Amino acid sequence: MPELPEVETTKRGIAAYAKNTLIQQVIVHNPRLRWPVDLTRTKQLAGQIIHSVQRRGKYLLFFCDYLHFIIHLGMSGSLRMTQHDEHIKKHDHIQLVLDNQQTITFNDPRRFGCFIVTPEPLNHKLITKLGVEPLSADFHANYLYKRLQNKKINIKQCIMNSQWLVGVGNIYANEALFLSGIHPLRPANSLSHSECLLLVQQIKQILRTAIRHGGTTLKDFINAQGKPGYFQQTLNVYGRANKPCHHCGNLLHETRINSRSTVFCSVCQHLNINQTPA
DNA sequence: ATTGGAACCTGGTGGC
DNA sequence: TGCCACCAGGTTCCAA
Repeated sequence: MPELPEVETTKRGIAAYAKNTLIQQVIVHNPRLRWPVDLTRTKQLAGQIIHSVQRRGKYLLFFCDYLHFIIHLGMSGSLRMTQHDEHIKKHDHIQLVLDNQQTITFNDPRRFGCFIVTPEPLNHKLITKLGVEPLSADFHANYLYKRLQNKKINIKQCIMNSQWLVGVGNIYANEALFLSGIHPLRPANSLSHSECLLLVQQIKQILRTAIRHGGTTLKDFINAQGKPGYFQQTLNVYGRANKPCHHCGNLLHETRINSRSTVFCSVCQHLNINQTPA
């Protein structure tokens, strides 16, 4: 489900309720996630104050007194604030009961997400290997251009590589490439510097817009208040295979890149460096 | 070192 | 209706 905008939306929603609250109780309904939840450490979160909620890539970092926790929502996870006496739903895995009558509930049907308690989140191997934040000043045309040199694989896989660039998942990779007029199968080292500049600008733009709209919603993204995002109506290519391109009217093509659905316009998105970006 | 593919799961959808 | 195959927003791990 979640790409960067959805995780950011979740972070803001949860932080508004959870910041500076005391964790009174931790309930683990089902420890089976991507990695088994460490029950002993997780229980030790009780009695600690949540000082801040931060996001790094698609990871949520909760900073408490001395033990902290990392949450990844995987493909289908969500966090929502619930009332203390509310009934749990199917696939509610973990609940953190706060001292303000609110509860943070982690739900994840496919169990690709994770919940990790650690004394040093920023030094955790999942976090240290992450690449630049797309909305930071560190992500610029020079950075991307240098990264792409000597790379023969296609550009789509590159912008989805979290060791280089975090937060761009399948939806926004499709969308950003369309907006940049770059064919997803273009060899990475064939992009010109100006194309890198355009691609960087479009990635930043689409992520900012999606955050402003509260995240995308394809099937079941819900924010911390349990409400869906409203970005899907503005998607140009994702989920629109065989429908007319919003730009030129030709039918959009679909292919698979790394077994991920890839939709593009063969007219507007160019395979050659010589063609002018749309 | 790089790259492609399988694996981890459940749920929804569409075809027969 | 029911059964079955296939697909899904992510990431890790393994083998070539």
